[in-house]
Amino acid sequence: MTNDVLILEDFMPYRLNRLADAISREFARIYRDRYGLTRPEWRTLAALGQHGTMTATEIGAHSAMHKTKVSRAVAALEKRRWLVRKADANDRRVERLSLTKAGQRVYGELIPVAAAFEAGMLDKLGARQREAVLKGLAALEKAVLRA
Amino acid sequence: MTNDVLILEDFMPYRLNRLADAISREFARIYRDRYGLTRPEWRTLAALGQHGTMTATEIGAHSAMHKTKVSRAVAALEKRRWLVRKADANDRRVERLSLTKAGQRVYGELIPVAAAFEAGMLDKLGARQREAVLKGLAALEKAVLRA
DNA sequence: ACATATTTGTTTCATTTGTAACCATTGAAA
DNA sequence: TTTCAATGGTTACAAATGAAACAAATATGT
Repeated sequence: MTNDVLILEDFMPYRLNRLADAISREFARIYRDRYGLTRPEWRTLAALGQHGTMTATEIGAHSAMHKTKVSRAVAALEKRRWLVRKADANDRRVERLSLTKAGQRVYGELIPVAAAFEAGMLDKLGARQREAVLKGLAALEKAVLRA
Repeated sequence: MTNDVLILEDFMPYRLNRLADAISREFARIYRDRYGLTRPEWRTLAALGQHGTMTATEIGAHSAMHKTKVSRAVAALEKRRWLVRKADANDRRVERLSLTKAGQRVYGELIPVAAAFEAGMLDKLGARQREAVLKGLAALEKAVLRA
């Protein structure tokens, strides 16, 4: 028994997208206003802050970004002197990327901001709801991402 | 006790975004390949299919799109003769938009495809997980979306 | 060793997007 | 009425994006 109308606001892909978009936009406004960062730049900063030294490909894999986005974000951060490139001794195609002191400082400043943002979001939920969100997210990720 | 590292893959905005992006892309490939529709066009089609006749502003509100996206999507669908504009008698700024027969046919064909896509996604989850997803999504929407 | 394929990353080009300016119409205020 | 603000929608322009072509280096197969 196939229906003849789709309730858009009940359609999972739409719901997820709308939600993610609203939340991302809201958070993006913060790092854009404070540091003039774009989303790819923020993600690059976050990836490097978390992992220390990475190649561009690794950044892309770890932050779900197309390689051209990574390339541009890296160039922009380099221009601001928030990251540096070092040649890799073993493989000269690769560049080992890492944050400068300045980059680490910005990253360090953004950590509590990000944490507070997320906490503020979760604080609007009850304990059971929060549990459902985390469980549901994990389940979907397992089912959808690379599954 | 504020931490000094952010685990990006645990950060809710990032997780939601990655998930929504992956799912949306996958579904978008379907209507793009079959009908050459862009996402704004698909959403416009879905909104009109669901509600019958709407103004551009209403479409935007109902499908979470910027008005320029709606404007362009409407123009594209009109060009394909999948929707028509009718002047509003009371307010000449407004145009009452609705699908043509051809548009309705396409919409009708996409319904089961969308339903199957969503079902395929949920079928990968167990009953408890599915429940968690729905509950978590609803909770987040209520907390985040101006609700 | 040599040719070929693959990987890493950048760049070019066309498309998509959002901001802001804009036009036309309607509503509110004086 | 006459002005001014608000609304519905389009368009112009600049920025962001992705696909594909590219250069450089490395890996693989013979």
